[in-house]
Amino acid sequence: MYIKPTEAELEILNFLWAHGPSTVRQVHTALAETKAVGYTTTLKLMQIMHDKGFLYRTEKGRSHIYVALLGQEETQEILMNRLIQTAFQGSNMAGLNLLLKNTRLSEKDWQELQKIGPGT
Amino acid sequence: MYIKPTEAELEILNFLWAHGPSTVRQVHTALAETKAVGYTTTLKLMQIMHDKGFLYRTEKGRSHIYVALLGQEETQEILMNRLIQTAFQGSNMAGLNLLLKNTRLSEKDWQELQKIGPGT
DNA sequence: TCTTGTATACGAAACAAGTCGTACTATTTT
DNA sequence: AAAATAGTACGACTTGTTTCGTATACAAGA
Repeated sequence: MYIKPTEAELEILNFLWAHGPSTVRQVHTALAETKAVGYTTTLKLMQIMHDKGFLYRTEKGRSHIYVALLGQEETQEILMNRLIQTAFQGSNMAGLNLLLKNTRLSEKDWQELQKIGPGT
Repeated sequence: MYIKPTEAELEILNFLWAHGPSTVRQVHTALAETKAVGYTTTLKLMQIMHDKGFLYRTEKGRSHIYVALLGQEETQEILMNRLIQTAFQGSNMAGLNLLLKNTRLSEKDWQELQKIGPGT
């Protein structure tokens, strides 16, 4: 399945992943704290995402409850893989090296990584 | 500096990074091997990238020689950081774990990673 | 009942990406 | 010189994202 959530859509997905099924109002209230945006804008975005099959929705009284159909991990994986393909010539190692270089790993995080080991 | 090369632009940048200063013809010939696209499309893209300041160009006879002004590493870093921000809540560790999980590391690659060590 | 508040739906505008056709210019070939 | 070749410039179309204004429905309170 080829999916490509835009940045605005990703913000909404992030909220839904964190908070579970929500109304447009709930999503909008959260987004509005970070950036100035109209309620109908959030509404429209969520309607479009519904059309695209990113969100499921069900009626509850006058309003709709939206649920993310895309899994967070699945989406992260798709986006990461796409970035690796387009910007790193498909080399996971290249991406890995860059991330490691930019990350100040705590002793604890490092321990975590040690557990993984080579070629599982 | 906020840059955001699109996927089509990234393909062109990848070629320029790999082959150095090139004409539109050279870039186009390479791209056309992978996907069906008209010459003027590539030309237009490169003109737009020039307008955006992604590419420098100089005249050579009738044609133009284009040079990438964005560094490959710098661009990879920006794109990776952006992805981490938008899809991983800013957590490098989350991205790192996902990449590691999806990468079958060779013994040799693993050795490489070992050298880096925690919190430099 | 009439007003107010809170929903959704829908149309449309503004902008950018990607695509290509066509026009024009200059060089090379015949 | 004329024709073919190879280049850039530019306008325009299509599609998609993001934005919001306006219309409409409905419930609850004065």
